[in-house]
Amino acid sequence: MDDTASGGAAARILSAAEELFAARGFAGVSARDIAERAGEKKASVFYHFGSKPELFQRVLERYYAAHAEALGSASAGPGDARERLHRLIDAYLDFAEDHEAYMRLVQHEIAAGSEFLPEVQRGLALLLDRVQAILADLVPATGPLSARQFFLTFSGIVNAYQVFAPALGPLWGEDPRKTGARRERRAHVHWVADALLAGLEGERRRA
Amino acid sequence: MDDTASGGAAARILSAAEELFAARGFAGVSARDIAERAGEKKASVFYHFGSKPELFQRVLERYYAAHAEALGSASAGPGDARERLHRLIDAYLDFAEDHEAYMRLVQHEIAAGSEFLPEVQRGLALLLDRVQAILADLVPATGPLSARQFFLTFSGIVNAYQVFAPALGPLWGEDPRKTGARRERRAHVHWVADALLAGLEGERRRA
DNA sequence: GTCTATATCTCGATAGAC
DNA sequence: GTCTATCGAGATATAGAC
Repeated sequence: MDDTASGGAAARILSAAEELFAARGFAGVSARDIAERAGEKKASVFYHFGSKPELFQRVLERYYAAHAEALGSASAGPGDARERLHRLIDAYLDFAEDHEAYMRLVQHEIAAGSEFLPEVQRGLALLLDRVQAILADLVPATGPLSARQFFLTFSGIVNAYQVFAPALGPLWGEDPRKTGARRERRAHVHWVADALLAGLEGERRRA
Repeated sequence: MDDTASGGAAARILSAAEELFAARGFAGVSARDIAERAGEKKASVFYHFGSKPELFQRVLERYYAAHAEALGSASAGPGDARERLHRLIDAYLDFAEDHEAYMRLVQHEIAAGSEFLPEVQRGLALLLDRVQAILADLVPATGPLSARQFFLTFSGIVNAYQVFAPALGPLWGEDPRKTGARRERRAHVHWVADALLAGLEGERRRA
């Protein structure tokens, strides 16, 4: 059994590393910081995980698994394209709300051109697959209205709120993490999805 | 005259810092790294800029000024809301293409919860202002269709391509920096803008 | 498995010759 | 203004007692 699954020292270190890496990035966190937050000694970090880069990979892997699981069932079920798209959006938003630290971490590492990029790409590839499956009969295979363009657009829309809004602070007015603010954002994203579907419908009628 | 404007040692250091901070964030770059890329000695970095945080602020300020200038004229001119919105989008896309390193840097620092966030917020506040001025008579003042929601949505859409697409690599198929790929993305963003404007038009007719 | 202690390195920053 | 040399702090990582 994986010793990081239960409540031992390794699990506490992994959780602490998760929070700190997400908050300050790979380079901004030291093994001492992680040990302190975990309530362990620094040497214990190296005993359980070998090195700082290895610990970071473990953090990424753990989240990747959670992300894949969250999206797995949401989009595969019954319903037409519109219903499945809205379910996928909700699943993505749910996951983003429950794993804010992860969203920041991924955003951080992608922006940094991280050496751990291959791990991140696996997660994105899965999501692109889902979107392509849903949009397959609504959009052209290539060009400005292809599935990959919409995938990138929706990723940006969801991530922007999760990562940017808290940083906007006074610019945004209210705390973006409050329930009311989240509900408003969710309504916005669903409205956008419907507006784009209506636009695609117009394109199909025209053709 | 500013000694960083011409081609002296200070200018080379500033350019090197710009690239490295954008690639790896503030904490991921050392003064030695910067000096080496600039072809200067480490002591020269401190002589010209005092400290690493001061150098970083200089990098941010330089870009902030360029960003403000780029958006200033684009959205203020004549035309109806649709025309001005498309001009703003083009200006943003132009700037993003010409200053890819800056986009990554801002994204990086926001995701990291940087201590330099106030500087970044000034740039975002300006853009939010522009969007609000353009959308003022098209959208409600509050709620899911308010200007700030669309601002965040469009920021996400533009940033996603600039920051995510290059990281997607093989997932994307072709090099996102090639002219053809950029033209396709630009057409996509303008199409999205028109679809959302059509949706807003529908809302207004319904009310 | 978990500690203390420490080896070794690199960091930001400075002093002082030139 | 630009160099070499170096400081003290804090980093990763390891050795070895328990």
